[in-house]
Amino acid sequence: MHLAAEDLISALRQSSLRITKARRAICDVLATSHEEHMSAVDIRDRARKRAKVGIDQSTVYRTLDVLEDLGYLHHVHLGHGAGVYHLTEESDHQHLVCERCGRSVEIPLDELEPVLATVTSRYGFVAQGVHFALVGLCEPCSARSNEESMNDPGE
Amino acid sequence: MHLAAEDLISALRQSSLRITKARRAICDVLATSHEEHMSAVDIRDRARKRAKVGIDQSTVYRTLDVLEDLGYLHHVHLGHGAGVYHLTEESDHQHLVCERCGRSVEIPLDELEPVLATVTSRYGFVAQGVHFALVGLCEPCSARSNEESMNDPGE
DNA sequence: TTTTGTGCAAATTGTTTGCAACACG
DNA sequence: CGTGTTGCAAACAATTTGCACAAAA
Repeated sequence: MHLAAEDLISALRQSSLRITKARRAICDVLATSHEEHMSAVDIRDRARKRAKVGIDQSTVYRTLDVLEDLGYLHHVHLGHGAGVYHLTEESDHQHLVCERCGRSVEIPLDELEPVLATVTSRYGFVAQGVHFALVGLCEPCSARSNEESMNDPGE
Repeated sequence: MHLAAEDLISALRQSSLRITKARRAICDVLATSHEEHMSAVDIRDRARKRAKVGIDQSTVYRTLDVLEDLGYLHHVHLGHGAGVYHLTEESDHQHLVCERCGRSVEIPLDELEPVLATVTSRYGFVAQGVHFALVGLCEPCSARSNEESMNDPGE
């Protein structure tokens, strides 16, 4: 099993940070939403439901910051909108984001290993899987795009 | 040689769009700033100097939109800040952005070809090189990071 | 002269910050 | 109790939009 809310909570405790209702709820949301792409607003909404008290957006950002500093969380800006958050532990996949329809697919990180290794050996650059997205066209969109270019000879 | 400002201008003309001072200046900036990562604000500032008249930020965004629609331009959100713009033609490279120091390195797209091919064949996903960035740690930062973890046994 | 494009100001969205009241430890 | 946290409101940054006026074609 993956990280549980308590793991995050005790991480906070270990850093002598305080355990509050808001934080508990946020950790809960993060721990129970594996593999989802949640924005800070999504997280706030779910945390509110769980905590059954108002939780301010700024509190959410602050808590996410803390967890990110502790290394338990990462966030990425997939498209052009809000960033999405992931528990670090669960980021064993990579995102393929379709720039036409916005859908996103996940692929296991292993797929990318070869290039990442090349990049590291050649440029000394250590890529962090979680932290980027491949943008392009998903299958249906790319198919549609091909059809179009058939009757549209060269720009 | 690469795309010249006139190429962009005539593309506009061909779409029966109007050639204005602002657009001319913006095209000029784009065409003469190969390989640079310019934000919309950078572009506005340079365009103003060239045109020697005030050009509004919204005008810049609108013009960039037009050029992007015509397929001459792309933009990416590298880090968490403003997006950066590139003439499509010149985007034969990929960005490695260091999340610690913010520096960014470019690598030729060929480096990535193998994975991109795999991704396409396996998921039908056509990645667009220009449109994403690899985030990670550059050599110096990653070296520093290793040192740290030597005398810092497990969190 | 008829569109189309521009500047300006105001709206939006995502995120950050200052500060007084509050609650965890 | 004392310091870390919260909510709220206000500040910010990036981008978008409405509209009357200016300027291409």
